[in-house]
Amino acid sequence: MTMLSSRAGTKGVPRADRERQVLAAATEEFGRRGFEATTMAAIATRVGVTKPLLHQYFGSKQDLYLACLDPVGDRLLDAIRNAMAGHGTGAPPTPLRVLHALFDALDGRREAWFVLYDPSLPPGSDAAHRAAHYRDAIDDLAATGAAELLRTAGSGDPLDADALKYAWRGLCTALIRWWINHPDQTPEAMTRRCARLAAASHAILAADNGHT
Amino acid sequence: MTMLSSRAGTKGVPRADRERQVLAAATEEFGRRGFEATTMAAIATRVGVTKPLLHQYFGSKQDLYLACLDPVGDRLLDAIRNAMAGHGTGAPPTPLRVLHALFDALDGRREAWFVLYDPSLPPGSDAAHRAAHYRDAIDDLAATGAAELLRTAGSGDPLDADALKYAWRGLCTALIRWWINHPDQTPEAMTRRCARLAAASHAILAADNGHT
DNA sequence: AATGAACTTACCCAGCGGTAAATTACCCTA
DNA sequence: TAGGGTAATTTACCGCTGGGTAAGTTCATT
Repeated sequence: MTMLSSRAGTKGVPRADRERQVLAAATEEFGRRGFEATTMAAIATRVGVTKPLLHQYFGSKQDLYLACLDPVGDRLLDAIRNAMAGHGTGAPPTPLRVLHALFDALDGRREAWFVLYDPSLPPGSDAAHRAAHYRDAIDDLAATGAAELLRTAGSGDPLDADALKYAWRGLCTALIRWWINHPDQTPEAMTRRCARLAAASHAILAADNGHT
Repeated sequence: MTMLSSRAGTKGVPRADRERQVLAAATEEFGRRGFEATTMAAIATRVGVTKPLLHQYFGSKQDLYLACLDPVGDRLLDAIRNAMAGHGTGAPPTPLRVLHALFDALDGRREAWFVLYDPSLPPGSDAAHRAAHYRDAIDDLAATGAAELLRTAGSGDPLDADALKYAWRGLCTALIRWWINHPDQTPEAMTRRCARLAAASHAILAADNGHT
């Protein structure tokens, strides 16, 4: 007598495909709303599937997050490393090259940036540690850039370098957030825009301040 | 038989005092962890009190958030307005004056900035609208600054101005976050540091990029 | 003693992470 | 061509946490 409308059973989608769908949806959701605010059911709904399937395929919510984190972290790290390595004469300055690399790496998955920089990860968790690991690796690259920049400017204060690192990261984050709100912009258009903004800022910063 | 250890009853703290304590604790907690991750019980515990008291004094969680938001928003808005108004010759450039004003306004309540810029507010809620209202007011000020800056640089693209607004906000946020991690730094020290960083960045940005 | 202000205990309810068990579809073999 | 195994998926549930409330308990004042 249990013949009625049980929509259970396979839908013919092989596991590998489903996993790709889930990973894409989860990455976007985690990036948009953050780990804590993201619910398993929401991800499942996006894919047209129910909660238990996610758990069966990926384990816990944290496991799913980690599965999203690794590709994103590796991709970004690679992009930045390459951008900082290739500095030929006549090429744009390093910060702009890094921005271009970021926009390229994030094209089609712009929210992925915020998977890495998610403040809502449970403190002390595996997820938080792994995310911090990736962030630290990126920060190390930024730190060499910052130190180099400050050395040429004659400031030896290590705190200055640290603050500059933070500021740079904040800049990138803000630009990416703006990009998410303007979906039609290509990575190249973004890079050119950043170059214009840098040039414009250059003008105002030329005015010196009057106190030590 | 209900004689045992009932720690209920007044502790002699008048309502106005308690409300101030709660507001201070809530502002810090909301700023640190964000609206969603903050729990009523946590705030109550910080004050040495229990959950129902907060509800009795402030109503819902959102109401308490709003009670925190208003003073913070007003204070910041005032600070920025004043900083942008007073530009005498020989004074530091506007961005630096704004930063100094922010550091001053946030001294002793540095996390308050993140009460305004909390991404975890329930979308569509009163709280989200009011916070957006304050952010928009601040953004309007930033927009005039950005437009002025870009006009002198010869770029008429309105999207550039919008992006610059975002970038500036991101910079401020990043610097404040760094400041929170370095509690010993005074507002003046922060301002000087920002001036140094600006000067250093100025150096690298002087290098022009090779493509249109 | 009585009134009211300050405060707590004990509870309800919804939402979410997670699991067990059942259900359906597909494919391979005899 | 029936039937059995297995992969894909659901329904129904548990337990905890967190917002919110009702009702009671203590203290101070008049």
